Amino acid sequence: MAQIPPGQLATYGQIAELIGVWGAARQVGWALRRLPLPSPIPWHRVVNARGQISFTPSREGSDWIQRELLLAEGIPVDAAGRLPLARHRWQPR
DNA sequence: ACATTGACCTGAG
DNA sequence: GCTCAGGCCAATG
Repeated sequence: MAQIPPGQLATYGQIAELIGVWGAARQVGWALRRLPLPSPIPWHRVVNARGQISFTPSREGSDWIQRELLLAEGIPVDAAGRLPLARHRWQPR
């Protein structure tokens, strides 16, 4: 995830595929859940395949922090957490 | 050892 | 756009 350039987005499935484990998207989510909050890695550039932030009570507000961080990078996010994934999709190489 | 639970994905209607 | 069903795999009870 540290390779994701600023202003670009990746999906959970994309990360899983990148590390060679197809279908491990949930474990990517698990890994993010146990991250310390502030973290040196750009966890906020990871969203789900539907192009929106994954809101859930178990995050206890970190989802809203994510929204702010994305806005700070110039990515528009509406109140529902939806964002233009198609335009900011990161192409790994 | 079994069952449930997720910051999820894909494909078929 | 939408819902539904099936899959994935680590952690937790």
